[in-house]
Amino acid sequence: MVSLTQPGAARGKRAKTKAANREAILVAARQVFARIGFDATTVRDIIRETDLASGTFYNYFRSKEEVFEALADQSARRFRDRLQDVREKATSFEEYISAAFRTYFSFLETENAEAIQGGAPHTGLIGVRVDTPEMHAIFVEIRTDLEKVARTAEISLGDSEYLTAAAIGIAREVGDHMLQRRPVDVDSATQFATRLMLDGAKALWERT
Amino acid sequence: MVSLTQPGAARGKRAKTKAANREAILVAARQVFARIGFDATTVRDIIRETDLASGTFYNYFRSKEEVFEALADQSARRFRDRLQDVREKATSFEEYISAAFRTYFSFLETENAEAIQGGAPHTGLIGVRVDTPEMHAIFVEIRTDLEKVARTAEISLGDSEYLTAAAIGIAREVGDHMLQRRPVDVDSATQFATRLMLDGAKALWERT
DNA sequence: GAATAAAGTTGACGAAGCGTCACTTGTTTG
DNA sequence: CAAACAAGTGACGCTTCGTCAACTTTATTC
Repeated sequence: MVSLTQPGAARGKRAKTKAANREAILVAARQVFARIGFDATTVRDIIRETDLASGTFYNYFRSKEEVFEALADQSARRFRDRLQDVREKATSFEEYISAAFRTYFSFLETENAEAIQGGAPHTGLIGVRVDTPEMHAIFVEIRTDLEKVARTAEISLGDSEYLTAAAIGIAREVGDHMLQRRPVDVDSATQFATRLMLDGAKALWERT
Repeated sequence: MVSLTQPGAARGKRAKTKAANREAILVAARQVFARIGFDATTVRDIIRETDLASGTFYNYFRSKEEVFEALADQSARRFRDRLQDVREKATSFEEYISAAFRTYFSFLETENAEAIQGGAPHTGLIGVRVDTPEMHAIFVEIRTDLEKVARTAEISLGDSEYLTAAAIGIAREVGDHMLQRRPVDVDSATQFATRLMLDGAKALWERT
């Protein structure tokens, strides 16, 4: 029998179950976190949702915190992929900023909708930690993008580290508040953040 | 014996030890959190630093998380006090924004310096939760301030909720990065945040 | 100020969760 | 196919948790 090497698919049965088990734990964890909240969840609660034994959990993760980080990393990676498209398509500074904000806000809306329909009254899950490696990678990417786009537009940003931090801060906080409103309006949040970021508060106000 | 009513001082011996015990627990907790980090700390670790018994802890707090929140609330209240001065002294929109940012950044620097000299390599302590009542009070205050200052200046901010959120986001993220730099420079962080907030990124860049 | 009531403290205890490890099961290798 | 290896299993010892009946201290009553 000819066996083509499926890219990404693990080779032996050994490696295959290993990947499957890890995935099973992640799926189970996502469910349990959503159902009863992160704090209330125990390692046993997670493993009970799979057909594995308690000891096996520790072959894959050190603790429920580590599982949570793995889930957060998955999210972050999905976001990075979407950000890549933005990077490739943006032609101007304005366009990049706007598209990046829109991407983040849509992303937030989607992830949040999933968490809600999972029936989670425990909103704590969304609280993304800042100090994870994947988050840091996103920071660096955005900063690099900003610098690159600025160079193309032949402008020199001042402190690109602070500017990146500020953009992320705006996205996070405005994003949180966007999710509280009904209906959730990605467009207006994007417009607000973009305008503020580019032209400052003065562009947002009017003489009365 | 004449006994003058000391304002703020508790009356009977009962109430006095009650306040003292609560304070002792908070002080002990602050020390232990700084020494070994929040996660590693147990309720027993905290109570051991006082001359109280383990059961007594639960007469004052439900958990170490609740102690942490009480500490965070103390911080937040200190910050609110400082913000009050800003509110009273500011005469223009620009001045309020600038002074508020400076207040936050100085505050951060001070609190962080204390945590460091406490010998904490565990930076997690600083991660202030967003959803505490005291934090929400700060949000409302800032929003009210912004609206008031805007009214005085006869301008109409657009979406004051988003604007407040954005300001807080900028403060938080830029603040974090400020603390990473040596030397910590409150002035330049303040200048950056103020400029960005008022005039936007375009004010920060130059044609090359 | 003695007796009584109320409030608060104490530490031992059972419950719950954790992470490990000697053993079993299943897979790969030669 | 047998030996070697990797991974899975769940009972076990340990840590931490939160409670509570007994006790001590403070307040109130007469």
